[in-house]
Amino acid sequence: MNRTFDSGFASRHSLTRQRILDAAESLFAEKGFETTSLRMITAEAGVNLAAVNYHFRTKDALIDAVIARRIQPINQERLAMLAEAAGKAAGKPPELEDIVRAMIAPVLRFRQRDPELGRRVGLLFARSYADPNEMVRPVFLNHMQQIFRPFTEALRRALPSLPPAELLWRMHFGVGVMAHTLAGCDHLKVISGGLCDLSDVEAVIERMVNFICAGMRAPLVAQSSRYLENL
Amino acid sequence: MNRTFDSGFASRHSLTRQRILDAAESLFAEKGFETTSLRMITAEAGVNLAAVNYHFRTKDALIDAVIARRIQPINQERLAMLAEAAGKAAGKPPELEDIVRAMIAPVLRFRQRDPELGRRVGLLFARSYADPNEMVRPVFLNHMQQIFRPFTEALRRALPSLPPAELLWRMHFGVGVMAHTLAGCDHLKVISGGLCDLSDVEAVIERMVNFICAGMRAPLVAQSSRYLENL
DNA sequence: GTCTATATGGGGATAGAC
DNA sequence: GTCTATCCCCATATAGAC
Repeated sequence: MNRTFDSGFASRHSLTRQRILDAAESLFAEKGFETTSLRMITAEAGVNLAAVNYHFRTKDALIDAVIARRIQPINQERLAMLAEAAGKAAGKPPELEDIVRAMIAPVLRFRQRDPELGRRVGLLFARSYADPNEMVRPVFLNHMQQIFRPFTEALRRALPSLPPAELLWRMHFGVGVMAHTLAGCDHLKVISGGLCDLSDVEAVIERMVNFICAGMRAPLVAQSSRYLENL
Repeated sequence: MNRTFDSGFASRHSLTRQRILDAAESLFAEKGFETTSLRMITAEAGVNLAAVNYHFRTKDALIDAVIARRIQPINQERLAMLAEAAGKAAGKPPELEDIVRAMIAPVLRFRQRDPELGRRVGLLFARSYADPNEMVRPVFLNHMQQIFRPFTEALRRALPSLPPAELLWRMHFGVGVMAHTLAGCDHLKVISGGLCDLSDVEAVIERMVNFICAGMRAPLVAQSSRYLENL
């Protein structure tokens, strides 16, 4: 597994390696990890079947490399935007909208440079979260763990009156909005008759920020006794 | 494929058939459709491998039957709750909270009678939406299509000032909250240190209703020219 | 209706020549 | 680094005895 990240200069910059990563990313996004065979990947990449084994050793290590290549820069940008929001607030709690936007915008703005690539990456992440493969979800969640604490802490400061459990629930709901939008954008376009799509990226980001922040700020409700105990 | 629904009395009530459905449901929910082999299913069910072929003909038809068995009664209950909300409003637009609750509560209340079964069904639906199998998602979305129009119409009446495209986006976000909660409840319990779980079903329903309704009612924002054109 | 045995195909991984 | 050829395993589906 170390080979995935520690491979030497020659192989890391090998053209064959890049072609495999690109083909795998596209097929994984479109058809899922399990359904995509190494034979499909090498055919799409125009390389030999054995090249996968040479460059990545196993299919799992290839999956790992495909996910890491995209999520690492996106998470770095999320943290940079979060730091910017904290700087802008100058000691006060950061603006809620800025925090939520820092989480959402980097993954969606991929589409501005290359809409097709952005769509693929969105689907890739959605699949990484949902895939039944025993390795995929932990790998993905491990990357997410790196940004979980700073975002939780910023939200706690922005919403100080929210009980800790309630904050975590609402964060979970907010992630659901993002994940479902990345996973289901094509379907929404179909059922809306083309009315809703992701072509205007900034508008969609603001829609999501608006929806999520309203949910995060909702007044508490208390309808169950056990509900109160959990707060 | 017709056999799935039209099979005769004897086979529809066969014990073997039930055992296969139960085992398949459990394994599909836990490991996904592609990963689960017919051998795993028949081993778990304590029946012979060939019995699957006899009762369902193909694996795809079995998947179809597993999904349909659970989603049909849940969607019937959703429509019943929606009708009740409309009746309660007596000609006026139904209460937004009642509409959202009608969508969410039936799938979560499965857990009250049998928490394990409820968890399985939630995971099953989440997987049905996300699975790369070419047949699974259309089968699932086809069931959802049956309730899409009445819910859209009720929401339009409850939120008359919302432009049609904005309403569809917000419905999509709301479904994301529900889907992600069903798919990720185990993970949320882990990262929250056990603070958040689905054991108090009614409280979780009210949390979700509260979050989603706040998002649905959020004032419009307009930050992009193309955003305005779409409304 | 239920079993055993098997047909048929595809999967990941590898050995060893170049 | 890249190729051909192949090993070995497991999948779905089916034929045919009981």
